[in-house]
Amino acid sequence: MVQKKKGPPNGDPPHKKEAAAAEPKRRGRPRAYEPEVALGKALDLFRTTGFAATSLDDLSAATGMNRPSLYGAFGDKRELYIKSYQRYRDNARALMGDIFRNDWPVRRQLEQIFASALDIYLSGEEGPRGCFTVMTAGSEAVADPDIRAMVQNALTELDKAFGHCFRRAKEKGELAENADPAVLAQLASATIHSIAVRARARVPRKELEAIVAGAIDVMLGGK
Amino acid sequence: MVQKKKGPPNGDPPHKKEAAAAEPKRRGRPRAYEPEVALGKALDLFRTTGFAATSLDDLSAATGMNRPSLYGAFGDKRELYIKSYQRYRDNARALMGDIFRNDWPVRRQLEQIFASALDIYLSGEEGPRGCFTVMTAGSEAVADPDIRAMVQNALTELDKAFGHCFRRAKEKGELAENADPAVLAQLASATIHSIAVRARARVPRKELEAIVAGAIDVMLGGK
DNA sequence: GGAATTTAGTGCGAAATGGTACAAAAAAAG
DNA sequence: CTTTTTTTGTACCATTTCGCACTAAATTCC
Repeated sequence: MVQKKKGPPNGDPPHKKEAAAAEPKRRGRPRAYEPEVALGKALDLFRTTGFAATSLDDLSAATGMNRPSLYGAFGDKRELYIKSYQRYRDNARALMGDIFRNDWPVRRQLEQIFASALDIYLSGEEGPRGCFTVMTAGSEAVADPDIRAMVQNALTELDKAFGHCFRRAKEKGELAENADPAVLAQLASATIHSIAVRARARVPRKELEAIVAGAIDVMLGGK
Repeated sequence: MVQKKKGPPNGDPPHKKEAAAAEPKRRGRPRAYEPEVALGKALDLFRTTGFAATSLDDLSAATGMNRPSLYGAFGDKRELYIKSYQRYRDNARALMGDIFRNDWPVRRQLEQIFASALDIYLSGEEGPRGCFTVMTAGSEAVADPDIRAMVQNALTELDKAFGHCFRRAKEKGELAENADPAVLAQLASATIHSIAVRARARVPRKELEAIVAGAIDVMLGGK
């Protein structure tokens, strides 16, 4: 009896604005939380304490949802972790895409990418949290094939993005003749990994920026 | 009454071989485990599952010691973790020291260092375990100041070792005139961090070796 | 052989953890 | 106002976890 449900002759034609927050009037008791916000809080918590050391009580406190609601909205702890990680990656991808899309010289692009990375890695009220992929997801990757696949994906995506960037730079003559874009991309990725690790150990931003600057110089061959 | 103990006129004069396993005959029931071996097993386990996800029961099973013995020998879980990490670092330091002490050309030294690192990171029965510093200790570093200090120490030690290596290479004329040993050292460290992360995600050794080869070429300026 | 000493091993207990059942609450629909 | 639907919030359960008390065992010293 749920098949046709009823054709509402009044408002809300199926294609209005769609994605907006225009909810078509849900039926029961309204939610006391916003799923997007709650997921963000969960992500923040997982980023600082990792999977195993984060309890459902912690998550409940951080999101403001009680455990049954958490479960209903996101599934069990592992599912919530995976959704958090997906969200993190979506954010990162969007940020990087915005930068790489611009038609700037390589140096400028690299500077922006690394600066954004530092912003992400160094944020956090109780100390910097590093990179989700490198720190907590990497830890789970050994035991959990699904998470491992996501981590692998994150790694290759980063390599590819940098690779594309360097290839374009070479075409524009911004790199030396003998420069290999793929190798440079892996070096750039390695620099990202390195500052992620160091950020987590509370290496001050100034030092990380110096590392980035040095790496860029080497990669661009002093140009 | 334990002061003079008795001068045993027979074997075991106080200074024989000292540090060797020549135990001076302990008093009570003999231990059923060898502390060194047990610590090694604990280290292996911590490396694969991290701190929070490793229970005392797991450690007990891995070491063959029951929980009270574990506690008596190494203290609580956190102490055992720290001792394991110390052991890991001692091993790594010894290994690197052996390589850097040789008077080889830079390229050879770097190749050896990276090969050893891969050996460490890729070992493990249930899949590669990456680097203790980068993965599990890095995770704990946010919350625990003592562990954080150890991680910081590990990071700077690696930078320094590479720095020394490159400085000597430059003196020997193996590097370009404008090469900055400190920057190259940080790149070498970054490469270490990167292959540690990738190893944990089960990137095959061949790929990791390719990354290493490319990084070395860039660092040595094609020499 | 008996006392002293050190370790092994069983087992307990308090707390935390992940997950869920169930009733109360809040909204729309009839 | 009643029914239906969806969410909240309390309370609970089974399991795991860490740490330790206590007894039994094994060895040396006298």
